[in-house]
Amino acid sequence: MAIYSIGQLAKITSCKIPTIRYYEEIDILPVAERSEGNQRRYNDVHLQRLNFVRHCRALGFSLEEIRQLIHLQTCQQHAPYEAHEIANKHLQDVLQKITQLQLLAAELLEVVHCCSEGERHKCQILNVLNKPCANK
Amino acid sequence: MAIYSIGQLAKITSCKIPTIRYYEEIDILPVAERSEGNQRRYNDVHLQRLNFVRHCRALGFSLEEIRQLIHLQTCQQHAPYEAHEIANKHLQDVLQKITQLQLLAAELLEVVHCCSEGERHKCQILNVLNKPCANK
DNA sequence: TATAAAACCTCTAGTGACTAGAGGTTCAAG
DNA sequence: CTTGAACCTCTAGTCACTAGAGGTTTTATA
Repeated sequence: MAIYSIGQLAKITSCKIPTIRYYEEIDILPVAERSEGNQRRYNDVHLQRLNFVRHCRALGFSLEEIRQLIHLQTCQQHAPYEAHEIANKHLQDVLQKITQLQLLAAELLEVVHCCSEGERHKCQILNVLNKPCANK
Repeated sequence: MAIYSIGQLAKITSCKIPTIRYYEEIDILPVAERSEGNQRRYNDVHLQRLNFVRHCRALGFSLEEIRQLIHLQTCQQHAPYEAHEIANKHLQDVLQKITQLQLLAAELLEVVHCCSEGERHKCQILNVLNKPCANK
């Protein structure tokens, strides 16, 4: 089984070194073995876990959600249902965010278009954004 | 012109009271007048600005970006071309954000649907998340 | 007009998810 | 054996708030 220094692990996973140490500190990564001189030594279990965490983070899961998913990994019993629930809830959040941003993009597009017609002095960007939030 | 206490302003804008004070502290809101007894008194200028800020925040702009947009407003009469450029850049940012979120949603959808066919006991959700990040 | 309760004030500290820097130690190549 | 890269711990900073303590002002009612 391969053994990695923190720098090697960082390179493989594209995760910064302080972030790896931070994950260990908050029990997202299992505590690493140490060398004679007290430097961290990782194995493939750490590598797999870190890939999992970074993938989840890239998908926008919070570390708390990731902690739940990790827990579900280790106790397989009812894991799929709950994991499905977490992922589905997150998906709904993302879809909602997309809808909101599309509304804004439409607004901005209108503004930019109107401004490019040679009437930039009438730019309405702030007026458009002045009204209260549409959603919620 | 109407005058509001911080509590009234909070209610109208659905913005929490400490957040309003925070915005004043970091110069996102103009400093409020004070009553005899040192309590903040707001007017419609503050109301308008706060609505603007909350709208932008709801749409994912950072406070720094909002600061720029505010600056853009006061500048636009004097530098319409520059203002247009800034507005357009913001539009591009938003479009890019939408693209990223759509990629993310597609992947989440895949994750969620891997076990939606009534066979959740075979759910691959946790395995799917083990592979390294797809994008970047 | 007195009082009580609601609303306000400032200040400090905490959140999540890192990131940066100081100052010191260990490892590996030549 | 030396030197420089990589590592160590610890503290503090980032963003955008949020919570709580402890005290003051405003306002509604008796």
